[in-house]
Amino acid sequence: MVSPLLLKLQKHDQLSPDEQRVVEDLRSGVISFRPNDEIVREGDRPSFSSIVLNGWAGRVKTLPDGRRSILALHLSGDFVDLHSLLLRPMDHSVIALTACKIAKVPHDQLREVTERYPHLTRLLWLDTLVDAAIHREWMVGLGRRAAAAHLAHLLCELFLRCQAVSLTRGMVFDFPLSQPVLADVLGLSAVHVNRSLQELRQERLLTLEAGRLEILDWERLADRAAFDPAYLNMSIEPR
Amino acid sequence: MVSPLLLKLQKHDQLSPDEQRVVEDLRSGVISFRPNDEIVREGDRPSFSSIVLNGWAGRVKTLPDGRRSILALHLSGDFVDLHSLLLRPMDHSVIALTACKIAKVPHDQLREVTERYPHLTRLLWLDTLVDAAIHREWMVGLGRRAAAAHLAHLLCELFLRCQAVSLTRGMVFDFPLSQPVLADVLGLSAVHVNRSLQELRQERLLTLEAGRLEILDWERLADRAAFDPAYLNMSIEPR
DNA sequence: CGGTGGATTGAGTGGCGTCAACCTGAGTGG
DNA sequence: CCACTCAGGTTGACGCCACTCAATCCACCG
Repeated sequence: MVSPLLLKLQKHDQLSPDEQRVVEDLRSGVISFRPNDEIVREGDRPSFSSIVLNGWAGRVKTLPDGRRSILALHLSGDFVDLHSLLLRPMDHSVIALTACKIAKVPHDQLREVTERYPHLTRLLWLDTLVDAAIHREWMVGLGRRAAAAHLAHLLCELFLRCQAVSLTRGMVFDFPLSQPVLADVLGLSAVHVNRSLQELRQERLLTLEAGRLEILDWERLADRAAFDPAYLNMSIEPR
Repeated sequence: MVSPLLLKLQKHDQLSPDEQRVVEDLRSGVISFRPNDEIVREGDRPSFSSIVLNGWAGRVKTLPDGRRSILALHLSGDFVDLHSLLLRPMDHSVIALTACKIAKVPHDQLREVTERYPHLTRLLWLDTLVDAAIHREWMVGLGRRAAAAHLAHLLCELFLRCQAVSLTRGMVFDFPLSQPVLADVLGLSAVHVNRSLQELRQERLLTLEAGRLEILDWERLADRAAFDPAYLNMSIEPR
């Protein structure tokens, strides 16, 4: 089995055989989590970073009154907290949104990479930069998009990200997020997520049932969302 | 004169004399911009990154219908587009919000740093990670905070960031952002920004007139915003 | 078989948007 | 020195998008 991290890094630039070996050797302990388990706690100073092997994880901040925001969604091959290598303490928690397997990479090893492999270091850096680019797109959604357009945009993004790691079959993919979870991603109430979903269904843009999402008309869905995939940086070029 | 970038990096970790020299040598061309000038355009692939020497700059995304979001605010010592070193093309524009001076650092030089100075590289990486942490806090504001609390939170953050670069006098600092600009930061209408400001004034938390902001009661303002400065990572420790 | 979480729907409410008017100060040209 | 313009700040009236509170239904599970 090939390391999911290796696959991920190779989506942005070519790696030398030497670099590939280094990345392969990074793998260490694997841990399983059940839905809603906490993977990393806000305020912690972890000594390793976590990569999702399968399932979905999310980064979460909770306000004193209990309301919460989900700040990022992560699936196969995603580092959920690579930033904890340099940014301390954790400014948010990470939770399992479905059952998921996580690989832990010790910070010692990552630090060693930054000391000896500049190109790999840049690719790891890039991974956190793509996270930030996604954050920015989400901010636009939260601040300036109407509910249904915001939802449509999120679904476009998640489709492409799933496709990049072969989690789609045609225009269909497994979509395990409940409406309350989507609400915390979109900054909406669960009720309004439901109504926005209905809107997209009635416009015959997609179907969603039993955790299975099918996009019926990619063109019109992307148009509805004013979706431009450039921010995902899905191209291979020298970095 | 000391490089603003050097001052900035030294806020997170100590630099060796050798590293300090390298950072000092990074300085290159300085350019002046007037308010609303475009510093970097979305879609560009700049060959240098820009540091604010004085004034305020903002990162901006505009939707097809003309509505816009301001995704980040930057002042003295901030890199506005360090990510463009690895992330291409630019996923947003950068504009001058006030008159400002910008120093341009060629990507060639930055890349050279990543090849030869691992510790400096980590500090540059950290700079982009703090940006991302601020993005996350803003997402919480956009998604889950009421307008006045969101505004209060932003003002708390900007006060601390100004304080860190000696732009405050006691609890007072120059605040050049117009209400329409604040609206695009907060995801509100300009009218509602006005009303939220009045609210904070009436609660005797602050005064704002003639571009001069005074915080009257830091405790209560921070409480109103549920503000916790941890996300700004303002501590010196090994990175 | 009761309990629990999620999806759905309706009714009523409210925070925030839109539109519009008016005022002020700064800049500009005559 | 003054008319004019323009951007920003402020206020009021009104409307709507999204929230809250509920109730119902369903699938799943101990």
